[in-house]
Amino acid sequence: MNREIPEFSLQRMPVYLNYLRTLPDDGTYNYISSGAIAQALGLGEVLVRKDLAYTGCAGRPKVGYPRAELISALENFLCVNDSKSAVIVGAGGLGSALLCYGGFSHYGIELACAFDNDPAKIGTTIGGKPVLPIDELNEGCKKYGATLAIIAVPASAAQQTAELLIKAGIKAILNFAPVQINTGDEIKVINIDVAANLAILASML
Amino acid sequence: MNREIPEFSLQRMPVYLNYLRTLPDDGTYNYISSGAIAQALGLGEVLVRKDLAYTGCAGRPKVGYPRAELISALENFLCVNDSKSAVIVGAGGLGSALLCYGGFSHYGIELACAFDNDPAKIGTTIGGKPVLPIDELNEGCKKYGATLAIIAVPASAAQQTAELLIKAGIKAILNFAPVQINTGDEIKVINIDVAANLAILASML
DNA sequence: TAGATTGTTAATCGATTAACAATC
DNA sequence: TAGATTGTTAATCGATTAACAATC
Repeated sequence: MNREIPEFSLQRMPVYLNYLRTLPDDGTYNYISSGAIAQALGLGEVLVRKDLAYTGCAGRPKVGYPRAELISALENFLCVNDSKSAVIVGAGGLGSALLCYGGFSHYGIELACAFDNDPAKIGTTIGGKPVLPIDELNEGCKKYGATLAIIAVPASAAQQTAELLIKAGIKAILNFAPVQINTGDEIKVINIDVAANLAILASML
Repeated sequence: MNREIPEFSLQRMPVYLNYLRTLPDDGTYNYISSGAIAQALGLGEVLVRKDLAYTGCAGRPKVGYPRAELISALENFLCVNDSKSAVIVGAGGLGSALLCYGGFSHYGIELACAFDNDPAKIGTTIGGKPVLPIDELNEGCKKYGATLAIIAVPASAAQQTAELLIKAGIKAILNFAPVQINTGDEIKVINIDVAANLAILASML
């Protein structure tokens, strides 16, 4: 009863979860209203109620939403408790930074390993994760049961990388290369182009 | 005549520019049709024509858009030729990776320096850019004439960092901290939460 | 009870797509 | 000329907001 959630509502789910998790546990926020959430996040309060309705967590008139339950419902919605493995292709600056970043675990995602073609990196560990040769991408993904991947290679290698990942059974890709990657429709892709975002900001001034 | 461009069209502008720049210069692509662009980028062709109309570059029926002119028009639209300075706060993994990344220059943006509070980093250079102490954020931003900033600090320090940046005259912020930062309406903010994006992908499976 | 807050239905708004006339 | 492609106007679609009834 929830998979027809609008794209934009889905994108806000982690924002709600993040926010609710940061609230102090001292009892002040056992219940929180849609209005309070809306204000904290700069959203409309009706929008917040609509979004939260997708989680199945019911709010109580006059008191708001029980925070603990709401967090659980969001975690459930985002499948935080099924642990999932992700791999990174490209152990350059960005790839290394992500390997060292601990934030993925908040969403039940484990970064299993990285792949690179630089002999100086292969065999080392970064952030405690092994760097494997690109040649082992297929078996590496399978070994870890990875369904998610992050592409952090130069633009020129992105398409080819995507194809390898898809062959290895990856179902969703976060692409940091500033180029459109071509995949079948069954593969989910989100593109993040940091420089483009900064350019957008600059042109809004 | 162009500042009422829809938000979503603006977001696609760097994508068009990127794509057109990657085409070979061998004369094959002196003209390119909206249909060809649309197909390459997975967009509708009418949408492409509407977006490109904002740049002021006219296409020619039967031949398409002159590529060189279109690139110039996009560069112009995105103000690539006015050079702008950006600073990074937080020279951790992500901050360092961005300091080493050369892609900002394609949009006329120069990363001037980074700020950090780690004595081991202060005084060093990363990617050829100096790492200055947070105490010097205000004078550093002014010295470089920076109007753009990237927040790459832990979530707990993000709000405070944003306030320092705004005091230092920064007008637009790219925020990598997974937390909502509160700024006045005149400050433009784009949030990028990498872990949240991976979580969204995971929940789409 | 009165008041605050939820949840739902209808209206609005903005973005995308479809239809089609204009043009080279 | 005929055909391909642009550019524009109208229709559709989806997301957000407004209005309001339900509820504790």
